[in-house]
Amino acid sequence: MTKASIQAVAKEAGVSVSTVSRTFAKPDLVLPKTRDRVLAAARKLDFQVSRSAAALKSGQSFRIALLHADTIDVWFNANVFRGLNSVFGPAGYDISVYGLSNARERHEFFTELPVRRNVDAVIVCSFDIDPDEVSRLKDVNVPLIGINTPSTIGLDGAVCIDDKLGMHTAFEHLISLGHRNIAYVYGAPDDTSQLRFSAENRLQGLIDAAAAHPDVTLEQIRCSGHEDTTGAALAQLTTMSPTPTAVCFQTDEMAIPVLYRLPQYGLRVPRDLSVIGFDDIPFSAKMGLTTLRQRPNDLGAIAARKALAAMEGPLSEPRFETVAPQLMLRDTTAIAA
Amino acid sequence: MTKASIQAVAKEAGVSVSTVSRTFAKPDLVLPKTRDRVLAAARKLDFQVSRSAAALKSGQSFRIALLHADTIDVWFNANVFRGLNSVFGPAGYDISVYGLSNARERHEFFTELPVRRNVDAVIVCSFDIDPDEVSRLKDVNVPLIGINTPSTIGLDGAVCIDDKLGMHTAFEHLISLGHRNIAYVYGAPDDTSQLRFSAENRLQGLIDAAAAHPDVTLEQIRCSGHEDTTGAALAQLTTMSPTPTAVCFQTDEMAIPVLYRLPQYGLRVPRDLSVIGFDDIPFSAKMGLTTLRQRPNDLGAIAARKALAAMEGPLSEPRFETVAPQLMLRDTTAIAA
DNA sequence: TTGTAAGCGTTATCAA
DNA sequence: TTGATAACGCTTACAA
Repeated sequence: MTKASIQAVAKEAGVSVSTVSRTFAKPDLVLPKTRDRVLAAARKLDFQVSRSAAALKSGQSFRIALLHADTIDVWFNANVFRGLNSVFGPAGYDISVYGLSNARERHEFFTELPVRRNVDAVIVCSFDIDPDEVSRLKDVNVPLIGINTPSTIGLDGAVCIDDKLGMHTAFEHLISLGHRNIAYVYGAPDDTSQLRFSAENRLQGLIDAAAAHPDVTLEQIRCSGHEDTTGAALAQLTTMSPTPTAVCFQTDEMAIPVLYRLPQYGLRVPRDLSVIGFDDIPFSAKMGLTTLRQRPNDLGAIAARKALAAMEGPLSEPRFETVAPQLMLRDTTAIAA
Repeated sequence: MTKASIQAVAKEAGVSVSTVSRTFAKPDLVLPKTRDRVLAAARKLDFQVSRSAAALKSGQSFRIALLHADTIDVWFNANVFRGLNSVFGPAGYDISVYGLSNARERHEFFTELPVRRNVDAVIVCSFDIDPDEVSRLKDVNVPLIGINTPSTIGLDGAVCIDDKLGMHTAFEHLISLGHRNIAYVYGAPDDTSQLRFSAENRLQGLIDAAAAHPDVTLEQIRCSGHEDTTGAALAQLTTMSPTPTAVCFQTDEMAIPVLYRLPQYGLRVPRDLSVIGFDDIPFSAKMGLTTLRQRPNDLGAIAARKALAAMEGPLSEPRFETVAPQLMLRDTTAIAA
């Protein structure tokens, strides 16, 4: 079993090995009739092209590196991975996943650069990668594509969510409902967490939006990565003055536990307090949380397509794309009390 | 850049290519002094072993196949992936992820068997794989390891969570709190969803546990995959008679939205109703949900180690492992009203 | 459109 | 412990 080589298939089909090779690698270069014969022989012998051999000869590795912060199981990363795999998988590429969740791992990765010679493209996901690191990666000499990277400098392509626009949308939505005292809850993750970048951008988006509304107070509730975010947010929300009538959260993940606890503090949502999240994780729909939807799955797929294109030659079409989050109106926002 | 071959390193270090190869593949077969010289040369020339070439020559592929149902971003799958990668990554293996979420994809996979000749092991994750499919996979002739598979027949190794024990634990916990009217909410996913298997097992565990308590009523609330699970569960919970004083959910994911809505129906948790979940997803701790913890991350790591061992030779130690879920006592269970 | 033949960059075998 | 050399199974000029 599993032993049939390309030679055997060639013999079985009565053609040369090159024809067999072409049948799989460049089907359009071989006559349909011949192709069918080869395919039949291949099926009969349980033949599959050895990717190792194909890789060696062709100079490709058929592997893509994905660099990410935090862990791969967090909603954003896992969905990006899914999007990447949905494009790379059918194209014959595997994804090598490198989670760089602390300074040591990160340093190690960038000094060892284990991807050298062994990947055909590098995807940097929601990583506040610095210029030095980018230039190190450029040494690998393969396309470098960003997803939600703070900067696009040095990248061959990138796709980013428009965090600022998202917060602007959230803000205007609340304003239109009559809210004038708005709070923003965000985390201050230490180290290399991907969240740092989005936290800053989203905050800035809100600040910018508020600048156009002098009559609005915008209170920041910053929760350090070490404390109990839910408790800290609740404590501040329920004691600050003026009491906010609406609160934006950096992520749905932060919003949901607070949303759950709010009634225990006598605050009814949305009657006493409007709540708006960011991300639209699966729970948000189930719990009726108004939020800004982003689709990391799509970002991954777009990035994968850019990578594939960049491997063929320089990207011509817009190399850098920005996608707008979509406001999902649900049950947690209402007219200000 | 990125061009240095093993020859160049050999020359630079003043040794033969075989020595360079050994330095990376079997470091202990080369004198430390020589090794250092080679390593220095390699670093200087930015050399990394080409995995494609190593793979071709050695007959390995350095790829592992992961078969899963549903999508890779669901909590369980994503965490299994993380566990697998934490072991396979450092060992030099990449993971090819195959999500088989419907009958067509599944059929296609098992007829094409794209993993043939191209992976060194296959991991089947929480998949109600049937005996035919197992035997098809055996043709690939590499170790076949299961994670939460309904049966271990034909597998070289497996690690499974003890769903029944988990539900038994949940049940006894509720009994000890004085509950006698208990409900169980579970989904009935169609098709190949991984959840089907756990749904059945968990239900059975509960039924078995209840058999020892004739004075206890156990009501099943079955939610089909197509309807609004949260709404259906709430509707039944609030109208059934006798009114349950405690409810077990098949998963935390199902429990949490219901937990959130319960107060709107005038039911206070845990005073009027005790709630217990299964999984211990990150939200559960934040929301104080009593649940049974399983660690898919660990399952993945264990499975990966089994796979690595099985690649060396037949597994000697216990090939099949079962791990017990752990009861996480939090705020949603209390003495029966 | 198809066939011939020369490697791709390692590792494994064997000898030194 | 190290070195010379023959594969590993394909892809790709180039020729037919």
